Amino acid sequence: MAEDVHAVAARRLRRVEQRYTPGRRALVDALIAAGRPVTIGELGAARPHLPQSTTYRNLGVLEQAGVVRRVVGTDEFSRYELAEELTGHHHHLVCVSCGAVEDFEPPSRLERSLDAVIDSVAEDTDFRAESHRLDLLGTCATCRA
Amino acid sequence: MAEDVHAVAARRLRRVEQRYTPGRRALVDALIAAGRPVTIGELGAARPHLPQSTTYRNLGVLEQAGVVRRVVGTDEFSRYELAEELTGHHHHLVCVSCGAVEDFEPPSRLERSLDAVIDSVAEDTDFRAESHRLDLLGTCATCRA
DNA sequence: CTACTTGCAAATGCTTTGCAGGAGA
DNA sequence: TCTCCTGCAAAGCATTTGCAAGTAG
Repeated sequence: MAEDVHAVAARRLRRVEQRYTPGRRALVDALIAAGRPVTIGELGAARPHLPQSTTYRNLGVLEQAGVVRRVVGTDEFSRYELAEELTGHHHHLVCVSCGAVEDFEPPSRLERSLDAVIDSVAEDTDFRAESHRLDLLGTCATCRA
Repeated sequence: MAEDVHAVAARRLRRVEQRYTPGRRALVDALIAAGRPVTIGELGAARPHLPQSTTYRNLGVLEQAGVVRRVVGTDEFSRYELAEELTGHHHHLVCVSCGAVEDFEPPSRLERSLDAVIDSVAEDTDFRAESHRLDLLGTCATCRA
């Protein structure tokens, strides 16, 4: 599976005339391993000597290429995860206490409702909705302990 | 309606031992007038001479008191709106191009689905969901023009 | 070789904070 | 009068950028 991701990442980077360097590959590996949106700090923890500016820059490039996606939670830190085309459509559980974010896949019935809502909004307003973002806010097990 | 909001705001501030000063009242008025989440910059535009630090501080106080809520969009600016207890439960249309946010009320059928999902998540995971946040992402009329 | 990448360091810009004067209760 | 609030200025901190050296192709 990881190999597939790397193959897609390499292809998408090439499409925007960027290289799939070891540093960028390591970032993608870290995101695969995490399996949830992680902060820049968490990504850098694996390589403390590496300057964060490079991480920021590479995540920016990967985002442009459509390999990763920026996720906003409730705290002041940006989080990143693999793009949905690579992981499948999903939503997030956001801890309002510590800011941690986990993935979560809602029943397909709900997804159909959401899609229907998008269509109806398109009819009722002059806003053109392309996608949706659904987060459940609450407290994670760690913060409740 | 504005008077009701002010009454509630005053009560909530008193509960946390804070005063409902003219500056804070003006903020609440601006939020009522806006009718959508607005940035600090937009709030300050009405009083250019006022230091933004005061705006930040007062919004912080109002947030603690449960009068306003912080809304995160896709850009780097924080936005604020009146708390849902004052405006009613709703969701947001977020423009991915300019970052503007508008309110939107989904059909009650969808809300029931969302509530059901929250309940099922509570059963399936060790995350305790309290509320949800649904944003439709797309482009606003202005950006499409 | 040529262009993209990286590391380092400095800058940027939103947001927060310290402090002294001013206003509410 | 005592506490909270405001204005001003300076500091914080995540994020961005300039520049020179390194490296992929």
